[in-house]
Order: sequence, then structure tokens, then C-alpha cells
Amino acid sequence: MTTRWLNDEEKTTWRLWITATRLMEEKLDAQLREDAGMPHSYYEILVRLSASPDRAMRMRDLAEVTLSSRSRLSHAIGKLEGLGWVSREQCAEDGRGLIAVLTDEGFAALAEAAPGHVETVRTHLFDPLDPGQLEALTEACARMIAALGVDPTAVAATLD
Amino acid sequence: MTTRWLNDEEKTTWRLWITATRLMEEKLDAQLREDAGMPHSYYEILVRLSASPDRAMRMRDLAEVTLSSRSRLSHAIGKLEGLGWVSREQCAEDGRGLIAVLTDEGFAALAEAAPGHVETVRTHLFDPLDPGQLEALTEACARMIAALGVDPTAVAATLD
DNA sequence: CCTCACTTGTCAAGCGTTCAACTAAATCGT
DNA sequence: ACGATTTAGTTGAACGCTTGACAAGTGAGG
Repeated sequence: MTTRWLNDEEKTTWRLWITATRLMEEKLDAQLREDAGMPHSYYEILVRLSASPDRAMRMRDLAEVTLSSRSRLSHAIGKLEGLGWVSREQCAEDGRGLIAVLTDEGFAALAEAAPGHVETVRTHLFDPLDPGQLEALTEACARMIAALGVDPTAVAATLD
Repeated sequence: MTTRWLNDEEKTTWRLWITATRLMEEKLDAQLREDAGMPHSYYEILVRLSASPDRAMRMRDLAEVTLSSRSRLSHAIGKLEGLGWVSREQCAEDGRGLIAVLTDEGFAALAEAAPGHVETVRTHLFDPLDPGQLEALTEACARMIAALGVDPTAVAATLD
């Protein structure tokens, strides 16, 4: 089968997408490291824990919602435990399981980091786009996620 | 100043954006590592070189268009040189400068990798979106890039 | 010329991630 | 009840990237 190469218009779209995603992630990570001393990936772990009942989640489930491998999460929680922001507890129902629990210190760190993070998101995503563009962007992302094999309604549902 | 928190609709948009960008980059990287033995970032370096006159670019300029730090590019070119895909040559006009040149082997590696990569991009970005969504996505990315301090017309112009 | 500020590219150290191997516990089939 | 398989989580090595420091080169002003 012959390759369906990208035409100029598609190349433009593709390059803008790549650039926007890279710059945005770079900006978020830099802002959080600078102002809160943690990378974006760790921030997201804290967010997920804070939004869960008892501020606790099983490692397995936490890995899934943060799109992390178990190994990655294990290392990350190790770091966060070292910072005193998360603790590990045995899972009652399953002897293999561990529960990551957000400590009061972790919650405080998150509460301090959140305003700056949200402001960054607003400044670089929501403020520059009008409502119609936001709607189109939302739908486009949902379709891409579906094409990548993940259920977008499940993603959207994990707001908490 | 009080924080303008995200409402539910905005949270949905934000989470879909994060998920789509992560999954897409993950997919691209996995596909290229699997089929071509190189990460996505290295593929982009080869693409930029292949599209330049004489398949060559100064390190400085290559770093800029690939959104890399000089250090990062230096490491990457070192790897690519080890693979025999790129060579380094002295810059005639500036004694500090080095020119990265794509070798024939590098070009062959790129030619072999390109069809699978383009197909992946089509499958997960262009195929699932209709023309109107693509246009909206393009414009949205351009505005985000502008908000992040980069000129989007300059990004789009570097098609070659 | 000479100096001084700036640019270019590299390098070592440290951080976060991935990969593969591993332990331990639960589950399944017979 | 028992071995085989699957699942949960950890670990260490290797990888790629970032940061900060550095040597070498450039170029404008005195």
C-alpha cells in the first residue's frame, strides 16, 4: 500500500499541534518546578489523590488514571514518600495491594501549588481561545483519544 | 487576586487535552522505537536535516527548530553520530560553529521510518477529524503557541 | 590591538522514566 | 487441594533530558 503523505495544509496542522503540545507541557512543568518544586507528573498524582475518598488510592488504579506504568508510579510514590507528601499503607482486601495516601503536608503542598498552575492553564489555553474553538478542541481531543484506543467518556468522567 | 478555578466544562476540556497529547506522543514514540529503533525526538532531527539544503544545519539552528536546548541537541547528535546517521563538520564562517550533516545511512533510515510514522499520524489525528475540526484545531494550536510566546506563522513556515 | 560581553557547543552530575527481572499474593482449572 | 497462570508492586540498570559550569570563538568599543 502506498503511503498517504501529508499535504502542505496537513503538515501545517501537524507542526502546530506538535509545537503547541510541547510548549504547553514545557511551560506547565517549568512553572510547577519553579513555584512548587515538583514536576507536572507529581502534581497530577497529588491531584488524583486529593480528589479521592480518604485522599487514598490503590497503586494500580492510580497508575491507570495517571497514564503511568506501575514501575513509573512506584518510583514516583517513593519520591513523594521521601518528601513526606504521600504514605503507603497495606490494602485490607488484597494482600498484594498497596494504598497511596496523601498526607496533610502533601495536601498543603498541593493547595499552595494549585493557584499558579490553574493560572498558567488559563493564560495559555482558555484565555486565547473563544468558546467555539474550545468546543471544537474538546471534540477533536475526544476523537483522537478514541482513535488511540481509550474511551474518552471515561477520561472526561474522572473529574471529581 | 483570587484564583479563577476551572468549571466542570473547562475541566473536561483540560483533561481531554492532557490525555490526547500524552497518548499521541506515547503512540508516536512507541511506533518509531518499535519500527525504526529511534525515539520521536531523533526522528524529528533527521526530518529537519533531510529538508535542509545539503542535508545540513548548524547546531544552533537545528536546536531552535526542534525546540531543543543546545545541550540536549548535543547529546542527541552524539547518539546519531554513533549510529552513523549524522556527522559533524566544522563551520567555515564561525570557528565556534558545527554543522550536523545527515549521512546516506541516516537518510536511508529516515526513508524507511517515514511511511509508518505518517500512517500513525493519519490514523490517530487526521482520519478521526472532519475538515472543520481540523481547521479549528489548527487555529486553536496557533493561538496557544502565540500565547506561549512563539510566533505561530514562523512555526508554520518551517515546512520545507 | 586589547578588552569585555556575548555566543557556541560540550561535559558531568542529577533527575525522572523505561525496561526487564523479580517477589509475593491471588485466581483458576482440574 | 494443588500446581499453573495471572496480577500487584518493587528494584536496578540504562536511557534521555536538564542544569550549571566551562573553554573556545566572536565582535563591538575604547
